[in-house]
Amino acid sequence: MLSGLGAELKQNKPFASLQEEAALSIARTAAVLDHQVAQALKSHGLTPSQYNVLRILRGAGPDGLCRNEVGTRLVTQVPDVTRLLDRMEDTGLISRQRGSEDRRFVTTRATRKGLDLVNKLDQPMHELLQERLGHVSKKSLRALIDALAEVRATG
Amino acid sequence: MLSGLGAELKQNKPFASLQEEAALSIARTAAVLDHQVAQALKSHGLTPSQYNVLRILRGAGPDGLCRNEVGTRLVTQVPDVTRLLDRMEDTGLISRQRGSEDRRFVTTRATRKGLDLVNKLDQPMHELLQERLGHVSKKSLRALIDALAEVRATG
DNA sequence: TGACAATAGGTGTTAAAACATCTATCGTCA
DNA sequence: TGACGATAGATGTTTTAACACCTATTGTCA
Repeated sequence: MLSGLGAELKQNKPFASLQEEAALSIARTAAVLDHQVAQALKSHGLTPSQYNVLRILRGAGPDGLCRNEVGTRLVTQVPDVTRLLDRMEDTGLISRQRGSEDRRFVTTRATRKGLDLVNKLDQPMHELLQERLGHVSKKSLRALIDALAEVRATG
Repeated sequence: MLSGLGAELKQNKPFASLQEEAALSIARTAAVLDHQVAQALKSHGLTPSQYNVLRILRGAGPDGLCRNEVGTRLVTQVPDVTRLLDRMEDTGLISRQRGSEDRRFVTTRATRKGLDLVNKLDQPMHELLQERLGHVSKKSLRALIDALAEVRATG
């Protein structure tokens, strides 16, 4: 098992630097994982971002969150949270309510339907991750998580 | 420096598993890096995928590559290589030529303009990666690359 | 040789991303 | 108190992603 990224991409030349190899490895791995997650969610009519929103709102509880808060908590930022939430409101997964004190705020909450769906997805999503990452040792995962945190720490 | 992903996303609850934390860390880091790369390329009128295509075609040399080959070598797969190449042909970065032997194939090559552009971008992209990843030790980068290869090694 | 599967690529359509701009509401302070 | 900046969110528009389907060319084998 060579498992070299260069071989995967059929590259004939070596990477210009360790940094480049790391950056491409991150991008490649994320794309592969995201695609698989997207496929798994598709049969439930959800995109990864929508699933992320449901998890965020479940975590927020009955108080809900305003649009901006939802946006900043998304693992993958999206530049148009409004319409992301629009679609989810259309499909009945979330509800929105304009604030009465400060009318600028709109509180967003997961509906019963949204909560049921995200709860139902816990098990299959967990299994998917086990399937994809279960063979990687705890030590490697730790090293991976720590190294990625280092990468993001320049921000 | 806590640098915990949970804190970044303002999560109150711990991750359900190490696998989940790893998966979210990968997605988050990739999104951050991709966004920065996209910003850097924007002033040159390129998307990350287009830049990737130019690098692939530069590596392929004067023989070029057919559409499918370009597609499989992309770090981040795109489901519509044809129109990705269409746009690049429109802007004069690549050229396409229907094969004479087997007329099903279309050979794609980087034009002089495309080569000049990708060559010009080597330096700034290298600097960007140094800026973003330069502070991470070689050892961490190695561990990161190896762990990511492990993650992808399930197929 | 001619039907047919396989391969390479293109097209059509819908949904979502990306970016800039706009409206409404609130805080603050001269 | 009322002008003005700041904040929260929505809207308009263009581009791109995503998915299914279609056309053209070639290889194969009855």
